[in-house]
Amino acid sequence: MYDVAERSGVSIATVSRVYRTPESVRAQTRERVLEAARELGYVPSGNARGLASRTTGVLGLCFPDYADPDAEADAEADSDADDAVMLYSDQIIRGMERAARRHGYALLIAASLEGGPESLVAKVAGRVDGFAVLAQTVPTEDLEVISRRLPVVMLAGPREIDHLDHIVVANADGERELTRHLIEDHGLRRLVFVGGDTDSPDAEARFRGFREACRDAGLPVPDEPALRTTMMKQAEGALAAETLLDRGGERPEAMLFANDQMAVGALRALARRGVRVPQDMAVTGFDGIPLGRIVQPSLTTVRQPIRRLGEQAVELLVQRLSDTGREPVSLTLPVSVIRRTSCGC
Amino acid sequence: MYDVAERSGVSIATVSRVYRTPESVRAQTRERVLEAARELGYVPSGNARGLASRTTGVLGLCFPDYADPDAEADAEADSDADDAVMLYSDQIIRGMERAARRHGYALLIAASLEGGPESLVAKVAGRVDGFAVLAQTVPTEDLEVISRRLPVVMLAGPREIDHLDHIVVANADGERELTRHLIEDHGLRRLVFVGGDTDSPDAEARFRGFREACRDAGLPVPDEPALRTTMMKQAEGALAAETLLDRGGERPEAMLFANDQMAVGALRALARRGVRVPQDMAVTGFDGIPLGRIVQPSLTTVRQPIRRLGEQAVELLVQRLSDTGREPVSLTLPVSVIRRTSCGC
DNA sequence: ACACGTTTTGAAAGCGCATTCACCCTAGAT
DNA sequence: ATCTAGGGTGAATGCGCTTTCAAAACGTGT
Repeated sequence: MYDVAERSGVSIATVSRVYRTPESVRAQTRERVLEAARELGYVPSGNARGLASRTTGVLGLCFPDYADPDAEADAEADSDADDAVMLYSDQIIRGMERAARRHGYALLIAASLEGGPESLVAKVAGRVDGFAVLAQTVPTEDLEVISRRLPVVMLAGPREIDHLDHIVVANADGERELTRHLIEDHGLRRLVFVGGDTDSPDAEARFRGFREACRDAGLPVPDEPALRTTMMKQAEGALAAETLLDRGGERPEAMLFANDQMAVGALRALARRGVRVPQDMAVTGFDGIPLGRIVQPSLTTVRQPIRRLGEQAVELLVQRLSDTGREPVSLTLPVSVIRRTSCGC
Repeated sequence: MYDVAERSGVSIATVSRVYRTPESVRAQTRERVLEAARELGYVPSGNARGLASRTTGVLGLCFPDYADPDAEADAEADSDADDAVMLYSDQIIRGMERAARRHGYALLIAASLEGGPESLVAKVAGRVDGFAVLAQTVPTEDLEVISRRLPVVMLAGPREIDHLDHIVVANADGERELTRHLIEDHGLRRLVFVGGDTDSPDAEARFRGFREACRDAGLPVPDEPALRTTMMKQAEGALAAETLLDRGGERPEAMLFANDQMAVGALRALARRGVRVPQDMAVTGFDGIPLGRIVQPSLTTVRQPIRRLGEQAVELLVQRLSDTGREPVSLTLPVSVIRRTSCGC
């Protein structure tokens, strides 16, 4: 910048004005400066600009390090499927990028390796005007510290820190509606719910929705899922289905799984056992993964608006940046029941 | 930082060392500093750090503003397909993010709106250690200026500036191999190639591969594609197929399209006309889009390693950052022929 | 007790830009 | 010719950190 100033015979203040407030510089001067900048290959330093103006024009996203384990398993069988399917994080990135672009922000993304002062999280936090965090990505204590300095919005998880904005999807509502559909529209009565680990807020919320629907319909309300799995993967879903089949007592009419992966695994297990879906058994999932559309029979499920999650995150960040004092908000994004074949539709 | 220094009774230099070179600070002092930092909610400023150290730890990516037009069209018919299918840019982002993470970099992404000094491109350029550009995203003149200051790698396009690293996929090789397959393995003789606009380097390279295969097989070598379309979309592919059908002379045995979108359109048009694929007509595409797997008959095509493109981009950037003097390199990524139903396999 | 080699720490000088304040110049008004 | 407004410009300061360089603290051997 000093070079540009010298070469065009002005002060650095004028060069700065050429970029920040072009109309405040006489056209002729402006041209001289731009010409010099071109000749010298001048690229304004975002760092210096950010330092001086205390703003970066960048929003951030921290997401977990994992790739969907089942996606990897599928990929082995069919390596180019891996390139075709969007993961959770891909969709959020897409949503955030689009929304950020609309507001003139760029997007800085990083998967969190581990916590600590030198993590990528710290790098992101220091370089953005605000950022979004996927639940269980950043240690709460780090978040606590960071969120005192800049806007943070928590995505798809419990609000661990109460002064943060946060966005969740309507897990309970979705599962309740899905369950209601099975009960009222298909006349099913003996339903079982297969949940996840107790520390999965999503799975717990979905179970809650299931219970509410049972209660509303006057059916028995279970205290616990019929079964819990730890990772909610396909293999566990398959195992769960078999376990439930082998369990004594009357066979259930429907198995509701806390996510699509388990449901898909169950579909395969049931096929192996000769249990016809949906005639002998209805099966449902939750999430709306692409695989659910392809599998036979196609999977009835609840679709999460993941991309909207990203878009909303940006909106909240932008809002808060323009109104620091705003009360923390907590959004719940609506989900939609996708009726396909596996429920009997 | 000054506050942290004061609160912990040390100088700012020591605070800095705690974060940059923790082992050079006595453990006891370090603890005091970290404690104070925690209490004060201290988040190191990436800007200041970048300014002082002249490095950001961030790599960038600029990609075009468009969403795949056909993808949008498909999305109207089936809105959740849109969320399931990865676009070109999504795949590159994924590849770059993974590779960047391995090297300890975060990734800054921005779609280029327009050029000019205040564009997102300029923002990206000023905030990263190096970045990748998708062809036809950034005006060459801007790139010319920027690339004199930091490493830039050009992706999937002609190297407009000769001192840039750049990466392309083996368009010609792929099409040549695909054509050879049709000729040798399926014994086809009357092949026609449907190309794109002359200013599409990809389409031209693919046509070149087609010609090479014809020449190698001793078949007539056309100077021009049998037909050219401008946008290479499905509708144009359909139209092209019909035009070729209606054209006088002997009906071709195979239609090779410059991309998958056109090929899929052609598949539909041929079905409407009662031309059986692959019995009466072989059809091939190029790209390896997910749709090609689903369509009936499934589409034989050439798959581009898009994600690898992103990974390689990061590798080149990292290399160049550690060895500024390295000669510009030009990589060509191998592609793979995917034999599915539409060619007769 | 003293000298000497090692850590540890501090002081100070930037890094490249935005921004305030004061100044200068040009027009139009008097 | 003198004055007044304002637009256009420059000097100077500070943003928060890294990084020498030098001084202080610490340990060790004599």
